[in-house]
Amino acid sequence: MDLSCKSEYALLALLELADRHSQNEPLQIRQIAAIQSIPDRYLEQLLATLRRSGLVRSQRGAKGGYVLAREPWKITLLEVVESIEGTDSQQVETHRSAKTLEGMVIREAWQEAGDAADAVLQKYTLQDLTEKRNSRQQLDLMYYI
Amino acid sequence: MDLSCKSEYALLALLELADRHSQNEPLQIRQIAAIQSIPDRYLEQLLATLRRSGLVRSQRGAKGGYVLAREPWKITLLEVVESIEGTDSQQVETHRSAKTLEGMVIREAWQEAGDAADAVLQKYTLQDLTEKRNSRQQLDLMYYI
DNA sequence: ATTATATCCCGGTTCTCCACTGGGGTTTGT
DNA sequence: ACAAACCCCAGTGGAGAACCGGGATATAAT
Repeated sequence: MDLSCKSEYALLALLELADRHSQNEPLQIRQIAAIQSIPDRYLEQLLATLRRSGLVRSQRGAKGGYVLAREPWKITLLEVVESIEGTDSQQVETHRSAKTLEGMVIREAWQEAGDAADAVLQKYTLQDLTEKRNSRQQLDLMYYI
Repeated sequence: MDLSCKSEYALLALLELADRHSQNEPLQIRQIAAIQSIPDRYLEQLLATLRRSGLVRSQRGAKGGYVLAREPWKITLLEVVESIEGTDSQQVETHRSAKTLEGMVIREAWQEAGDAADAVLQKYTLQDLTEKRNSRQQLDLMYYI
């Protein structure tokens, strides 16, 4: 299971949006990029993809930016990665051995493995990650004292 | 979960070796490549990798070829894919956000997803695949009659 | 209205990896 | 000796990832 740079950037940005979701004033690309040290022109493309997938909404013009389109607990990690990584709905015939019996049993095993991974990514939401981060930050403070 | 061409080729070759594992005369690259329609010079590299991982043994010279190093039910799909795909020993700092709290929780989720996928690939052996293929071939014959 | 501020859209660039090819060299059975 | 196989190293073409840049467009504030 590979975590690509794209997906990580997108998730970091979405976590930032999730943090500020209660006050609903938009957050700009530049700010997110600065906070998370992401190249801003690259992040722009990722946010555009997320917008087309309906995960974020954008406000153009001055004082514009991005906000989550849904509540942080209603956005799963699977949705994010499928939006970003492009869930090529047609994976027909990328391999030539799709029709042989051997190819089919192999592909079925991989399908099952992929489904198992997807199940994990589907059970976690943006909210879950922010909560986990917050509780860990709390722990760091305790050790600091 | 992505099934690369490399892993698929390697598995097809290993399934072929598993088929002929009872009679223990080696099978040549050319034969495997011809049966499964794999570019032979490419398959050569993959088999070399599998040999270095200890999954197959090779016999050089005339009448040489490859045989499974272990019984087909003692080789899991996970071993194969880890051998082929390169168990990249250094994944240290491929991402710069490895030390931030957000980066850590994200990476942990991905770790869990990867583990889930690995568990599936580990429970299947070469034997399992050949048996599944054989039973399905049996089924095809029944429908043919 | 004008301007500053943001997103939007299109393209190019560099880099790495995958799939594949080629040229030899080495081992082994006949 | 000789042919049949594996062995090793090196290169190529295409695709995608990770960027960067130049404008066009929409919007809030003046």
